[in-house]
Amino acid sequence: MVAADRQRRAEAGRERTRKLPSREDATPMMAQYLEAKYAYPDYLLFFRMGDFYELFFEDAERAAEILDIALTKRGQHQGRDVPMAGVPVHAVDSYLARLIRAGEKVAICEQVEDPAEAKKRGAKALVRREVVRLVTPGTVSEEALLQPKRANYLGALADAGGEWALAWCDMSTGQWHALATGPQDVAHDIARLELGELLVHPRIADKLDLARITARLPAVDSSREDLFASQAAERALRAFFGVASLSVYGEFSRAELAALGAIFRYLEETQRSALAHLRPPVRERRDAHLAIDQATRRSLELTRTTAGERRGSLLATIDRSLTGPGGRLLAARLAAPSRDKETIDRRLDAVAFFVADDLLRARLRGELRKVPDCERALARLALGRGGPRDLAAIRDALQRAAAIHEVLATARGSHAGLPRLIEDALTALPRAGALAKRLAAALVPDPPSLAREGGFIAAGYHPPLDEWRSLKNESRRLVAGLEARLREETGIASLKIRYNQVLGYHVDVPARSADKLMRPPWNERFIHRQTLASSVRFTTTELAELAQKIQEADGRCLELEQQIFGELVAAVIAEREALAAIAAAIAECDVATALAERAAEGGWVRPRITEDVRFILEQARHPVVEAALARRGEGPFVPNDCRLDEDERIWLVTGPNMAGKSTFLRQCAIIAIL
Amino acid sequence: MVAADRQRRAEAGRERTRKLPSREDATPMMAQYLEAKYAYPDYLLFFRMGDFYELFFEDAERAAEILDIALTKRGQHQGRDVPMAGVPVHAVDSYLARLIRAGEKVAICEQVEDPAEAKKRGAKALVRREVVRLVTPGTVSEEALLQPKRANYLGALADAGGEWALAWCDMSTGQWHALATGPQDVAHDIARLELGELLVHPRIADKLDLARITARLPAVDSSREDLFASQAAERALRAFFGVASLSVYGEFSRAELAALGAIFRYLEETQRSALAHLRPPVRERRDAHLAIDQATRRSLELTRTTAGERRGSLLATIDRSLTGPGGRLLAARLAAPSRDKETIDRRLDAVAFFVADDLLRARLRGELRKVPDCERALARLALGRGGPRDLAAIRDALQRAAAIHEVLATARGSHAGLPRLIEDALTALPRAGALAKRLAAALVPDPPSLAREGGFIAAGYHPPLDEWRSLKNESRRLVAGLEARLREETGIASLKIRYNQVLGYHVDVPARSADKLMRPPWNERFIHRQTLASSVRFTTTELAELAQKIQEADGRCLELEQQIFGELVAAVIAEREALAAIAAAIAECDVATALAERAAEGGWVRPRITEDVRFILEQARHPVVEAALARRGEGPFVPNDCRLDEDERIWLVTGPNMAGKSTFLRQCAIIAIL
DNA sequence: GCGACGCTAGCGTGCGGCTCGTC
DNA sequence: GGACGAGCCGCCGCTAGCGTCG
Repeated sequence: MVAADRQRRAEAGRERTRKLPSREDATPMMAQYLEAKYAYPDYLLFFRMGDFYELFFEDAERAAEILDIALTKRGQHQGRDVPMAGVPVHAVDSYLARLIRAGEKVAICEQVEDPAEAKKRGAKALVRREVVRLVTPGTVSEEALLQPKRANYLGALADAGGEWALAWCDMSTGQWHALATGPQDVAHDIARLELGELLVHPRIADKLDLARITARLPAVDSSREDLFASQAAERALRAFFGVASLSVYGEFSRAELAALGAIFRYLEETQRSALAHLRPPVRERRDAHLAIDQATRRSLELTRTTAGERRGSLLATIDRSLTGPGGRLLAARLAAPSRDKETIDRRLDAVAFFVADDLLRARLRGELRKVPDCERALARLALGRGGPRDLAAIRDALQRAAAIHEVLATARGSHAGLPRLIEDALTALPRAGALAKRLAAALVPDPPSLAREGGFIAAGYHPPLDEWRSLKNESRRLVAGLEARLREETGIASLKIRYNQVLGYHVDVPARSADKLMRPPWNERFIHRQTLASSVRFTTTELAELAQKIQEADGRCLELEQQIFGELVAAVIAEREALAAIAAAIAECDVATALAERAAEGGWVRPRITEDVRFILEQARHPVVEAALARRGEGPFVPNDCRLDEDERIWLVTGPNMAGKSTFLRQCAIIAIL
Repeated sequence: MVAADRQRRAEAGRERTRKLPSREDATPMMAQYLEAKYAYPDYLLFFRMGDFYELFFEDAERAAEILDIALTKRGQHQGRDVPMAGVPVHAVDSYLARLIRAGEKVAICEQVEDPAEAKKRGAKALVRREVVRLVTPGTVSEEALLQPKRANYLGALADAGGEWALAWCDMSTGQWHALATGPQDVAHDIARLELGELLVHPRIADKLDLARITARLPAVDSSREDLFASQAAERALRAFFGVASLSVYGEFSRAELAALGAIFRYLEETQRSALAHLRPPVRERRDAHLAIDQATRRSLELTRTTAGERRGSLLATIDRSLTGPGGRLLAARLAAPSRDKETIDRRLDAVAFFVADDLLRARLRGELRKVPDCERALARLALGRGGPRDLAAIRDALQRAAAIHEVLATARGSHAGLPRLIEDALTALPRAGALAKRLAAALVPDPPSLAREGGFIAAGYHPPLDEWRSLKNESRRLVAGLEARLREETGIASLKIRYNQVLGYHVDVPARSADKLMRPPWNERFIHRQTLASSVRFTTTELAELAQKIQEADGRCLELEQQIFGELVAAVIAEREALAAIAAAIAECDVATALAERAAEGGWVRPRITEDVRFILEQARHPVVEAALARRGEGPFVPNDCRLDEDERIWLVTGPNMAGKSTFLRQCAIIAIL
């Protein structure tokens, strides 16, 4: 069966290629399309055609079905209509999101040269096109395809000589981890992470009932043995991080290196861009976290309900975090609760500290609310997909980090010191001060999301830019002056100077008054360019000269802004370590204050953590059930006690169905996790 | 709880009205708009403005969001910009479809007088506008909003003195039904029909957990008590059908009449047009069909999978029907299988007949493939929303019906008679022969979908039309002659007479020859109209006169075509009963041959229907699972036996999880349904 | 002196039709 | 000179604003 499975996979791949239309007798464009499609037979190919991404043949049919967009045809191929569907470039994100959610993978084929360039190569030359990126569930970085408080992990499950390891990476933040695993644990490890996508070494796929373990995963690929070579992986990673040995980051096993390497190579393959935001991988120890098996996890409804929804889960009920990084950290902690008494105590110290000081908590949360998701902004900038708005996110995050630092430093004075966790966070917060200043000076308050059109560099930051800008404005004033003068001279009150892409600047007069300008003496000065339904357009040499000047200034401004943008991005990337530390510190503060907020809301008490087997609850309540009862306006939750110790290690709980036995058990388990 | 629910509904209605902008200080147009909007606060108001439907205020914001169209503004109201969004009239269908699918209801407000009329009333007079139609999920008739093989039902659930009834109507075909129901059955009845929209008597809404029952319905309204008056309903229906008593159609209870009446009044209210295609209502008996409860229906995946998709359902797997009416009939039969041995036997007789004769089946299916959906075409024509293409659909359907009749009549000779069901169908097929001839003579082979632009009446059908058309062609020839003459006289070889929407007919000469015509003596004759980058355009009085003539002839042609169109529509409506009978007969043939086709494909055998409790299956297979296995290229489905009789009425099925117990049970149930 | 009336420029959705520039 | 790709214009009815008349 498993061998059959493997063969079927290989078969399916061949089949897909075989079913593609032949490349014979293709029009030039279709030949170009098919070349790309043959390279990525199991991806939906988004083929850029001007303002649209177009899909052809079976891709078009599949996308039309999933996206509910029109399926039409375009031309013919080998005597048959070519099915086509397309989406406008400006709306591509939302369509990508839906396809990815439907479990599809997408290859983006862009026009990689200016259409004008192509023209020069000959009348019939096509614009060059290339697949510049593969979009898969585990490797997306666009905000529209991600959820703010949810990590999106790409996982890899490697086998090196019978030893297994799982690695996972959140491309959108650059964090990644490796963990040794085995046939017993792997299902539970995978369940904990809620992977967006998983790469599995084919040897493992042959041994495991993969379908059962990965039933809820959007995408699983076990055909890519090539990604898992552990020695090549180590070399590549050493080169990437510029270290002589990876042991500075931890003692990685061969399997762990193979898993990390698979992730790294898959990211290279899909992103086709620098991965500068990748953090050093973190080796995780199995005994650091509470082991929760797949079935228990499901029924405890930690991050999702049994039905798979987020609403109604424990996380949704207790989450009061205000930032993306904080939300993700809280989710990760809930999915894998620490077992280490010291760690837990430190976290509880911080929470207790903020429970005790309502005012301080409120002030901090006031700041946290305004912190943008700088982790993801950094990732986009590093991937070359960021824009001015991402720079602004970094700027604002740094500003807020400074403010939070100040609030906490003041608090340290008025309290007898700060909890250790917070004290640690404090040291990271004031880093990257120079970058903060630079960004604050360079950017306008609300920059556009795309760098392409300029307009995001603040006045006063770059003197040459200021100069070109004032030149542009000056010329614009001159145009306005010219318009007034021409009105007066010609006596045509409704004469206007306008601008468009085709004609550039031109004089526009209503059809009625046009005759005058086309006859002597005016026709000497006014050069007729275009007649429209209700107006006639002219240029004058004077206007043409002004237009020339404006255009030049405009071009220079744009050029300068692009250049400055590049410098700012580089400056941000150079500070990536500091930024990551700041994001982590903010996340830590956010989680501590969020839990404190929730504890204060619910009147929760601090547990005392012991290292023995005792488990004692008094007047305990189930947070999700309690919240649901409150929402429906029904009676209060009746609290329970529970007492397990050396003498009574097992309770047998009895009673009729639907009376609350399971709720009671779950309640105990959940409290243990929190 | 339920009373609170009721109050909340009423509250929501008031709230919607309250949130509308006030009518004070409105511009005349805005006053007109608000008047319509106040009448339909919970509909998106499509307000006709020339070539566009425009939406304002919150409607605009909602539509812009759902439709992904630009949100802009138009003028001011009470000192604030008025948000606006709009779609051009010619593209309205696809936008409506998306709004309806998103669960919105739309009110269409048209210009109901000629703008020229309004002008006569004064310079500032507005064109009169009225809401002419309400578009809701259950009352659409446009092809773009419907699925070809799926009925779209509007349901009404009435309570008359504690007795409940459900009525449902497919507006797109004119079929409607009523069925007595009650608290026990109503959920299952609703689940069976897959309603597009449901009206519920508020008394019932108070008693039922409506949300649970109607969770999957796009639209449910339980606020319209006014629709459900049973006595008024009976009067209205009697008047509509012109009968002294509705008992000619069946002994309807008061609740059934109330439900039917609610549908009828809701259709009047939403359609605002003749409902000439409505067939007499059919009273359905509960015991005619197999009772399948909601949960069973879901898990059997008859017409949808548990996940709600059509692909992968039993229907999708067995459906080989070729026509809209046939597909809908098959779906209805599958959703409500007959319990009557005689009915089942007759249907199976017909299927067996076509299984036995491959050649006959192939010939019939060859014809069926070409039968358009005349049921829906008729509905659109009757609603005043049809076009020439709908007339052509009727024409083609009649033609094919005659062909099918011939095929079957021939078959009767070569076989020992025909099955009873087919024999019955045969009698309907040759009806409406005169109409068939008339349409065949009147229409061009492929008419346009809109009557507005003419060009759909065939030559030779209407002598005056032919005459005007030849006049038009004559003038066109004169234009061609004029072009030749002007070329010769001016000596400009590249002079052309062209036509476009902006200028109409004009003389076009290259820029370099233009000078000549703009100077004496030619400038007397050639009137300059437009200068382009590379050519100049003129008119001459002669050309203008010819253009005038052509335009007049064109106008007359259009007028005549409109008139003929109206006559043809009336002729079609007059034959509505015959057309409905023909559609039913075609559906019956389609279903029988489709099932025969599927049985032949799968090597299925005919069941023997008995009236006792025995249920015996030998070597049985699950069709959907089998098809899925075949698609994936996996091993064959292992058939099972099942034998239930007087002695063994209950089987206890045991075995490990995922071993196929449920599949086995489902298989039995599905076979019972088929 | 101001109201009534007439005239027209100026608008705005999505999209079809037109024009431009380039070969 | 014809084809092609790219991009602009203006639907059509209302409104605001200005001029003219009584």
